[in-house]
Parts: sequence; C-alpha cells; structure tokens
Amino acid sequence: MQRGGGRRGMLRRGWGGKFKECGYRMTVPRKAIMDVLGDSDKHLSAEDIYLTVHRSYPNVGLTTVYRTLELLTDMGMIVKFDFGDGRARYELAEGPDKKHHHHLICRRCKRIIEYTEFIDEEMDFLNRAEKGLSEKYKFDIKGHVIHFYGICDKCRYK
Amino acid sequence: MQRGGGRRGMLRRGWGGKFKECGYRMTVPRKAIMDVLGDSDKHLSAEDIYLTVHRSYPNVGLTTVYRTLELLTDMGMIVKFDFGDGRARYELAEGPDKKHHHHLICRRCKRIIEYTEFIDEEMDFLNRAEKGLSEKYKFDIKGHVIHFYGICDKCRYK
DNA sequence: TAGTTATTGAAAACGGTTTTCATTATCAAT
DNA sequence: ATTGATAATGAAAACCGTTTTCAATAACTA
Ligand SMILES: [Mn+2]
Ligand SMILES: [Mn+2]
Ligand SMILES: [Zn+2]
Ligand SMILES: [Zn+2]
Repeated sequence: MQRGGGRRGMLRRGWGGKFKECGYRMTVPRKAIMDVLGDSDKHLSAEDIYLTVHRSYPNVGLTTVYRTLELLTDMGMIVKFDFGDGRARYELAEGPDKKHHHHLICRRCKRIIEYTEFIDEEMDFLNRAEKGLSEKYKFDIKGHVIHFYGICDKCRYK
Repeated sequence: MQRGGGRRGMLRRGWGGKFKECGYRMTVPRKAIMDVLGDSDKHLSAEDIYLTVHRSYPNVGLTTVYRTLELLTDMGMIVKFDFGDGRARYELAEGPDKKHHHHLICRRCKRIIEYTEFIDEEMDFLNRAEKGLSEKYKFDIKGHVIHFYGICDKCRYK
C-alpha cells in the first residue's frame, strides 16, 4: 500500500476524462488496467499487469493489456522503459502523483532504485545541455532518460 | 570512410591480443566481425554486421555474430544499446578510438545523433551525482546512459 | 602431426509482442 | 430503454529478434 487512496481516485477520474476527450471509449478492461498502474509504485511489465487484472477480471486478455499500454503511452499518461531484462516496463508519467526521477539499475539482480536527489543540479545541467544541443543540432528535445548501471548493496556482499 | 586506417589496424591487433589473453581462440569469423565494428562509426545491429560480413565471408552465420557480440560486450570492448527500435545496437566502447558521448534520438525517424559537447559540465554533474548516489544507496556505479529524445531537424519541417 | 576441445552453422526453439478476425460492448441518436 | 454504427475485445496464430541444440569443423597445444 502506498500513498492515500483519495489521490488515486482523482487520478483515475482524470484519466477517464482524458480518454473520452480523445474519442476513446471507457471500458471495463481499460479501467482495470489503469487502476493497476495507478495503484502501483513499481515498474510493471505487461504480464505483471495482466496477472493482477486477471484476479478481478479473469476474462481480460493479455492482448488488451498490450493495446491499452500502447494507448496510454502514446497519450503520454504512462512511460515505457527498457531496463535490459527483455521486457518493456511501465510507470506513471511525471505529474501530480509521480515526481521526476531517474534510475539505478543493478546489473546483477536487475533491481531498480528510483532517486529524486540531485534533481536540482541535474535540471541545471540538463537545461543548459538541452539549450545548447537544440541550437547546435536543431533538435527539438522532448524528454530524456538517465540510467546509472552498477551493483546494488545486496549483490555486492554476495 | 572515417578516421585513418592506421589506428584501426592498431585497434584490431589490440583486440586480438586481449582475446587470446582471455583464453579465446582467434578465428576468421571473429576477426571479420571485429573488423566491421572497428571500421564503422554507426550504431550497428547484429543483422547489419551479419550482412556486411556476409559479403566477404558468405558462410559466416548470424548465430556466430550474436555469440561474438555477446563476448565482446562481456569483455567491455563494445557497448550494447537499446534505442527503442526493437533490436540491439552496438558500437565501440569508450577508448582511444571512441570518445565519451551521448545520444539524441529522433522519435519519428529513429535517427541517432552523437554529441560530445557539454561533456565537461556533464562530467561535473555526473561525478557529484555518482558520489552522492553511491553513498546514499550503497550502489557501486559502473556506468551511465543519457539519451535525449525528440524530433530532429529533418523531421521537424516534414 | 595428432589430439583435445573451443567454435561453428543450420535448424529448431524461445519469448515478448503484434496481427488477425469473428464476436461483443460502448455510446450517441433515437 | 432501444437501436445501430463501430470501437474494442479475446483467442489463436503470426511475427521477429534472439537463444539453444547438436553434429561437424577448425584452432591451438603437445
Ligand atoms: Mn521509475
Ligand atoms: Mn554512440
Ligand atoms: Zn543487485
Ligand atoms: Zn527524425
């Protein structure tokens, strides 16, 4: 259990509204999938979501999970990551319920640690870099990914 | 054609030596694959390499390309990237022939631009971040990936 | 040169994701 | 509420990059 339940309710209603605005229909499978994403603070794979949804809605298929994830990603409501473990992983996009952060990835056990420290200094560097790069390469920067790879404490001491 | 041919020759001889040191045999397919990597400044996929090698050595198989790439990656001589186009891509690891750099990735055409600018300020930020993160999370940082996503100039004006 | 065994190529298997297609559910108009 | 147009769904099959299997071959050592 993470955070209060009230905020998540808001989030879901917000999502539904955005969905309708874009001309999409709000369906039971989509609601269920969005609930799983909104309730979790993990980096979920399609199968993770499928299995969780399956407990309450056994007839929702994995295909629909993939389709909904693509939709939400295209709409910018979630973010798709590749952490190098052979499957895509998803989390809420930056917003009221999710702070800007980056990841430490353990090369041995694949554990992912989120950090929000150093974000101020990072923003400083990123802003200057983005400005310089945009000018030099005429490249319209929309986002960035920073991953640190290494060995976590649990793995270091065997 | 990029850079002089002499340096690349050195590079290849160096690679061969390292190979032997690790107890691996230096074979014709491996040499061919390493030559393709050493001669290119692109971000090559396994199939890219396979097709190039195939021109000179039609009997070298794709399987061997994959096996050699894994070997070179594990030995730290090349780096494996995921740029989000569904296949792994490889390039020379940082060294005398390859400067430290990061990537701008066009979300539309998937073009990859390498940049080495702002690396000094970046190193400044990265050093502080790595120091802080290592301490706080007891995480032994070995490397990092910084990707900027956006729209390249060619795509921006349609 | 011979013998040990690492390396190889072809084919099959693998696994995450996407496509196909007939059926069902959603939603606006009645 | 009922209807009708059509967006969305689930099961199965296809897809495709990568890995595994295994008998044949080539590279090193003695
Ligand atoms: Mn995260
Ligand atoms: Mn590069
Ligand atoms: Zn670990
Ligand atoms: Zn582009």
